[in-house]
Amino acid sequence: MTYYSEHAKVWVSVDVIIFGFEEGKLKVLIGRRQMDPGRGEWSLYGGFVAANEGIDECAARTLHELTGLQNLFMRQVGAFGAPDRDPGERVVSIAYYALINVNDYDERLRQEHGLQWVDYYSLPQLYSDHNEMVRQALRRMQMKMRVEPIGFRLLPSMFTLTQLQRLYEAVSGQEIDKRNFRKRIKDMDFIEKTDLIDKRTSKRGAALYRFNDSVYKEDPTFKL
Amino acid sequence: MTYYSEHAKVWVSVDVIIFGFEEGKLKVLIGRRQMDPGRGEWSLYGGFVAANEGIDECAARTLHELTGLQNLFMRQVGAFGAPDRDPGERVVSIAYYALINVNDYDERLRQEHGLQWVDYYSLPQLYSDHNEMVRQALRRMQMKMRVEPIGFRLLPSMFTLTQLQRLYEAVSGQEIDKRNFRKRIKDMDFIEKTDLIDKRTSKRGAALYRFNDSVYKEDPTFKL
DNA sequence: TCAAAAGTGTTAGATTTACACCCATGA
DNA sequence: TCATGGGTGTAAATCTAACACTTTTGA
Repeated sequence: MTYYSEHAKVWVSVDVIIFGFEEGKLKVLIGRRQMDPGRGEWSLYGGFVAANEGIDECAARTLHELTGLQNLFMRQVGAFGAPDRDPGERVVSIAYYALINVNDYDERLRQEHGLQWVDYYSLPQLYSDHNEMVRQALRRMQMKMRVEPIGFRLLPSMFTLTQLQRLYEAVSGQEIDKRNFRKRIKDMDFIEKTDLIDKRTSKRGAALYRFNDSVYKEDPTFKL
Repeated sequence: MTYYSEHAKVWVSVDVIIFGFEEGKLKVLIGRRQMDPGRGEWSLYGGFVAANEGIDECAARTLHELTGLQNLFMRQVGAFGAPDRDPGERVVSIAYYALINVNDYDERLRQEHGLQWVDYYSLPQLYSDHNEMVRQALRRMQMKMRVEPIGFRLLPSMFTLTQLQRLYEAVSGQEIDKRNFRKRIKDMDFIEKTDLIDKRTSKRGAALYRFNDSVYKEDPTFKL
């Protein structure tokens, strides 16, 4: 049990970038840091990796603690380990991003943790290197979204094509042609039209669609 | 100095996946592990992150220690932190990949470290989760190679178009049409034809090309 | 009746892919 | 002289991008 004892040990933590989509905007969940150093600064939510806990496990636990939700889409962004990144101690932190449907998120839990949804493009300065983590997380998500149908994770289980388009526009940061977008979506068998109509956003009403994961798994190709 | 003292500390190490290109094949530099646990197993080269050392710094140092070379192309792959990934202790490891030109690598240093170039497709079982690290590193490199001209880092400063094509084929794992490939290369102003001829691989001789980084920087777009 | 969002096809241009022969040279 | 790797262009097919009007309905 003393194989590596001549080497230094450090703290390892996990920080999660939680993306949401609301009012046509891409949002990030941030809060005021509750511990020293940096108490009171805007910050991502995070936690320390326990002695016998895997880092993915730790990220999943942190995420669950925060949202009460399980099986969220989550991916590692990378490790951040500049020697002075944390003003208090030497901490190497591993960033993860996760996608949640804002409506699934219990408002009470959000308030209990003192968290807020902030527009990606209006983020304040965050603790330590958290702004950089968020930037890199978005880049990862953008890449992933081109090749895997993960956008649905940010939407209710039923959604309109306009909502979906706004989502892709918000994430990619560029406008998409409506007709071209709908053409591409209609080629994807795993996006199914339901016979329900959403009347909330227009008088005419828009058809509601649903992502069918088992159809996707039969032919898991995706290209937007 | 005791902000996080209730949390566990762990060892953090860095493992480097060093890619090379030789005889038309993509190679990885591996060696026999020199310490317990796992002494004698095939392994990536790595090292522990020191108390006041950034992780990128640590990777660069490890790489320099190993090759004697500086300013190599190097990128992080990600953090690996399953609780039992190291059979001896709890170690979170951060994988990096680097590209080197095999000819720049001092043969003596290689032997001193007991390292060998092994074809990517013939890798033996490696220590711990190192095989997975290598797989992920290759995927990263493949992605990167589509959008940035980093392949040159694996070649001598002058190379023939056939060599370059073989390189891209080896990395991507698929054949490329010769004429289409050369067409695309000739659209890139930063790949310059020299007036030298390489006669080593054919009687006729092949024109030698060179990557011109300052031309690239003027218009840094790349798409293979 | 009109404002507001939903819904729908076509065409030109750009990009990608497939494909086969001549060239130069040393052995 | 011939075997070997170097070098070159065109045409079909596919993909991408641009673009404007009609429909429905609640207020």
